[in-house]
Amino acid sequence: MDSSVVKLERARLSADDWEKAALESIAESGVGGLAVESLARRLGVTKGSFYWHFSNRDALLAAALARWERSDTHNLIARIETLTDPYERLRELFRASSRDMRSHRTYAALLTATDHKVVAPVLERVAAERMGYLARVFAQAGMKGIDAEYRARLAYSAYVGFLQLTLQLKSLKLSNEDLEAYVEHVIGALIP
Amino acid sequence: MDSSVVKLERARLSADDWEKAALESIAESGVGGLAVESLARRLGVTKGSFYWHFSNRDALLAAALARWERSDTHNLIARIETLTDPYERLRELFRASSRDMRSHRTYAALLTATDHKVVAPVLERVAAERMGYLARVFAQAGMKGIDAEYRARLAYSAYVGFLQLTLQLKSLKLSNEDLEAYVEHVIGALIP
DNA sequence: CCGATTCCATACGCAAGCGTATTGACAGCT
DNA sequence: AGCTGTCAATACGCTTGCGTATGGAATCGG
Repeated sequence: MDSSVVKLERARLSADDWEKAALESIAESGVGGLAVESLARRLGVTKGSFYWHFSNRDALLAAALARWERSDTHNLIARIETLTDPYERLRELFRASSRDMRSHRTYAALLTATDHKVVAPVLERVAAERMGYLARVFAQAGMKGIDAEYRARLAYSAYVGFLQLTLQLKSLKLSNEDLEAYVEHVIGALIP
Repeated sequence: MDSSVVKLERARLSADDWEKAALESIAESGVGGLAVESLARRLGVTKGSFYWHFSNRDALLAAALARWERSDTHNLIARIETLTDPYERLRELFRASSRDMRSHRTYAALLTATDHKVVAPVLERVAAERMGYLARVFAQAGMKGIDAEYRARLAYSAYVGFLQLTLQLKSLKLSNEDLEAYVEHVIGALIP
């Protein structure tokens, strides 16, 4: 009878479980809101468990970010590589900015912790990699050398700023139709 | 003899002094780094002084943000209003993004606190006002209705993202020449 | 020159959050 | 069944930062 409730909680936890939960917590309440005792409550244990799996809070944060860095960038690139036409790739990239909100929320949360010494290097790597990829696609689409890099930086900056303005500041959010129209406007403005 | 050192510190402080110091502290170490005891040390007093001028930390933050909201937006608009040609206005706005770093640093720091309940409304107002202004200038430059608004949002997003990427993540910073060239690229891409 | 006001120092109490130490429960192996 | 390693609960100490209480010094109007 009572076992049905208990079954929902895993009997024992792994480091993976903590990392996943940490990413969820970050997406919801930011890096600053990541606290081991609150995470433990969320997982139905106490922090006695946590300190068996990780040496301290920063270690959990680093592990969670490593997991995010691995999966998140991979997913995006994989989806794009199915397209061959560079113009289509660019359009798909831009449209992806308005879908898949879970992933974007996590990224937006991380962007509000650029001053954190564990977070900053990860963000630098991710941004550099993505901008580099974007620049290559712009180059494939016919833009010359440095222009492709500048355009990539512009497009990526617009994406980052969009996350800040739209996801974090709720009064600036766009309706669904407006969002689609906006993305099409951006595509028209930034794709050669 | 020893008076020379003491003279550097003001004899007594006003609420204004605290607000200014708070803004400096925010520019350096973010909203989260704003602590009354550390601010007091910086001003050469103790927190006994602080709690005479303000009821609590949030009150100081609110006052400092109000001061920032007043002065910062005002300065920018005032400088732009001396130009009459809308294209020139846009170019000047974009170029201003790479100057006057003090003001930008403060804004970048505030952008990393979009989840703070005192900060968020201020940022929403400022962003909405500036985007509205931008949209009007784009309209003056010949863009039609909703397109001017979307272009304003795109330009402002690019600005916000630029602040995040270049000011907060130091490995992504551009050299002075690159920065100027980038701004010119953005001008070419976003001004009709 | 003397109250009243303004500004500040000192000394507390308190809550949040991290990390440690110790003990306990449960599983798998032999 | 008993041992061993794995995971977790409890209890504690420590630090940081906020806010309060109270007394003292400085300054200004009269």
